[in-house]
Amino acid sequence: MTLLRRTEELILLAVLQLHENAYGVTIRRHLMEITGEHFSFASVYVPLDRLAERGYVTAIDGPPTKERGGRRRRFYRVTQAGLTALTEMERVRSALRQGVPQLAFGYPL
Amino acid sequence: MTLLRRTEELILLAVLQLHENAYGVTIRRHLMEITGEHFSFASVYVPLDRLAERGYVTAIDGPPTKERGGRRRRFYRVTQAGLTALTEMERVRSALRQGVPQLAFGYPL
DNA sequence: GCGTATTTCTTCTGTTATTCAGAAATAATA
DNA sequence: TATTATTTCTGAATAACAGAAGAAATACGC
Repeated sequence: MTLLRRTEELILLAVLQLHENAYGVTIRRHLMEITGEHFSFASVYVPLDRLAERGYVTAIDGPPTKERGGRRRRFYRVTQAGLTALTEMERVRSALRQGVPQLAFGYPL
Repeated sequence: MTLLRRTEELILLAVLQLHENAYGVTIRRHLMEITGEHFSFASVYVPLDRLAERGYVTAIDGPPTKERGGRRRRFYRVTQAGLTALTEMERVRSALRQGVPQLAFGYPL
């Protein structure tokens, strides 16, 4: 069970936050809005596939949308294993912050 | 100012925590102990160089050690820019955690 | 109603950057 | 000259990047 990479972690968090509305396009847009950085399509879809392969997310193809354009959306949900992986990352960072005054105050939770 | 990658972030945290004793070998060992995963030499030294180039750490070559063997150690310190980069990563993760009940409790700080 | 335009979303192609594994080189003391 | 601690190097695998192309649905003109 290898540590999550940065992109994988951010994608998991985005999927959780987007709740019922987490699919490739919204995940990518959400990450760009929150980070202020550009994400290519591949930088989202490739890690998503990897997360699905590893069982950190499940993917279900939704029905066609009512709106104009509309290829089917593939919706994602974070699994228990995905949550565990997120927690493990926090555990590691938390351990590395112990006893470091520079990170004690004014450091957002 | 691009987001830190996972390894870069962990290295910055390790350098802070190791305080006066942060050089390649100790940083690598510390990361292995805390994460429980293997880190190759290159996986520590290469990102360290990159962090130095970007001004997130400064490097100073120490004096020869008193012990038997001993090539000089190159000691690292985190700069203000490095701290800012760490804070930015926390800001992003914090923003992505807002309103996500799965991450509200039982989630280590 | 049929064909075509339009829209949304995902997949693919090629390139670059990062990480990995560990051997080799370097620089010090014994 | 042997030994030890540290860093550097080499070659390979993995991940990320940029954006064009493709696929799948609805809407529009006639």
